[in-house]
Amino acid sequence: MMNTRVIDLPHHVGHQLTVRGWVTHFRSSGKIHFIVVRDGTGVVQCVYKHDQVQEPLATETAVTINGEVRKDVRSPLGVEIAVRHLEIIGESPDYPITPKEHGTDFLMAHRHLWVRSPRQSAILRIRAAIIRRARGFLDEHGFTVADPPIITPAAAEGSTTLFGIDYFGEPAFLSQSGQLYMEALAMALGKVYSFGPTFRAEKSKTRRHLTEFWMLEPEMAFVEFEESLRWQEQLLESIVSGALEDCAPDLLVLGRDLSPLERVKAPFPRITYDEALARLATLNLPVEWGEDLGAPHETALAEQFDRPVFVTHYPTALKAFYMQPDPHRPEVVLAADLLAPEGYGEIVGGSQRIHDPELLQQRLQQHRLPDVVYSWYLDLRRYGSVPHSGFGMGLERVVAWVAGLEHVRETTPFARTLNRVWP
RNA sequence: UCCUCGAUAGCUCAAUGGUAGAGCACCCGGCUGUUAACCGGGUGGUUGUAGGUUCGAGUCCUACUCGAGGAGCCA
Repeated sequence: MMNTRVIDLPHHVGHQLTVRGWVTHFRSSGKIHFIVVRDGTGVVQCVYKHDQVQEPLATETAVTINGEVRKDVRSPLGVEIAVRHLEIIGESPDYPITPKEHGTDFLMAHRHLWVRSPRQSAILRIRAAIIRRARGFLDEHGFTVADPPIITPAAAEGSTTLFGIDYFGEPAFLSQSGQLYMEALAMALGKVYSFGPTFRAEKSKTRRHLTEFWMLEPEMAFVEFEESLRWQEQLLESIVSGALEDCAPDLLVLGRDLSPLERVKAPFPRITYDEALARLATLNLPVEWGEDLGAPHETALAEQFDRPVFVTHYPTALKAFYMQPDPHRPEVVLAADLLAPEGYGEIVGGSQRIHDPELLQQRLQQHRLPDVVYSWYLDLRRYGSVPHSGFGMGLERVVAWVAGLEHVRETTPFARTLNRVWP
């Protein structure tokens, strides 16, 4: 006898078949019992009459159920199963997560079980769809996936705090960005991207931060700043429309308002840092030229637009050493942050990279970064250097935005935050 | 690192300085169409830790621990 996925049951009305899964609810009114079973694809109610079940089935009991699929207008799925035979595969006494409310700490401590809930499963499917669409878009547009090392000898930008490890007695670090390596790979393969975990040891405690998160980092040879922005907005448009196509039921489970997502079409608006300051001044959030924008500023700016907005041409002094100064205005760089609507903040950061060897060396010195460590990086400018650009997209922030979540910790199966490395 | 808030039953939360309670979970019983099913009964407590004030502290004070939200920094 074949096992059938719950999601496919509506195609099998009138048939006798078997589903395997876990009991999410058990209700009984004496002689008739209702067993709600989840199998990872969907949820179906199974009706069991008379005294075929002697005792209640505990939440999350693993079962095999054989019976007839019947049409029923009372079922959200449209069908239910009239049980002929039920077998308990694994018992589940005292399942800790109840249908009532739980606090964040309790749920995160039981994350290994929490992922079974409909809401968490929906989020993980949306994450999967976003990954699939992002990779699909890049694969179809001539990018080659080429992943940089995770164990690295030094910081990419020298700014953020790294997790140190003992590499056979030598100090090494977990990567906080693969970008410098991606530049090397772009000179080999043209358009490349990496997709993998990234680590930041900063003591950030907000709904937008994880210490371990996944980043998509495309890097493109012969691509200048403007073209890079076009790649970014097309990628995001593709991701969001893909999620709407692939995950409509999951977004419904989450209660996501779809109208802001349906508006995510390229081109995205662009404002310069200077224009951002002018807008912020009218909002009573004044920022001195040369100061960085804080989270409240980003939220206020993003609220003025109905789709993601690029903020470009930041002061050179605020940004990383490798970013290309604007040739017409060297006090600003050809860099952009992409701010998501609805207060989700920066989801992409990118720039054109310096390709001139002298300028790069000079910038390294200004940032007091040792030439020795960056010698291989300088080689990229020594041998056939070309203009090139790239960007990094924070997967969890994009998932949180698309799914409409309060916190990024729900966007990854086992979130690593400042105060949690378990389970 | 800084600011704010919090910690009481397995979970979510109540409790004027005066006998620690409810809902859910769990156990027992009832119910032939339930949908976070419902109805009746029951089990369950070193009130985060250590000190202090008081006749008396879950409640007030001090320190610490842990957690949450935010800032900074970043994706």
